[in-house]
Amino acid sequence: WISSRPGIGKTRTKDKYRVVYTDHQRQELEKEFQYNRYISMRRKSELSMSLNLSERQVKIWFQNRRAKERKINKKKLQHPQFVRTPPCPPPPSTPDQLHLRRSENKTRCLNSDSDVN
DNA sequence: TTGTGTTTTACGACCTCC
DNA sequence: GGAGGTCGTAAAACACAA
Repeated sequence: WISSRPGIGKTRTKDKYRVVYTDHQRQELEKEFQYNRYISMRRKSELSMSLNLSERQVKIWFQNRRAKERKINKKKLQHPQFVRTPPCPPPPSTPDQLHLRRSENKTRCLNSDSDVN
């Protein structure tokens, strides 16, 4: 299968539409995510090397992970009886707020749910 | 087994900031 | 203009009831 979306020159070949990450890769990424919702350039580079992923993959994983969290939070809001105290300060909802976090190690989320060791 | 719903990678469009 | 953010979506992978 080749991407046939109009106006898109890039193609995804059929043999590898997407790869499935190993449990170890997921665990390490998840650990980092619990520690920090937004990965720094340095950590991204370190993780990509240690997990044998590209920096782009690490970046996309974090984007998808945040999307997943937002989705879960949305669900919780629809079912407030299940809501506990939020684990982290609410993620920035606007891009300009996000950019405040851009450079190295801006905000570390050191909350109760993050099992930092 | 299979039909169906959900989750997981990966990308494009669009946005903001420097 | 480039980097990286969100949002929406495609399609593979997975879970699970029937």
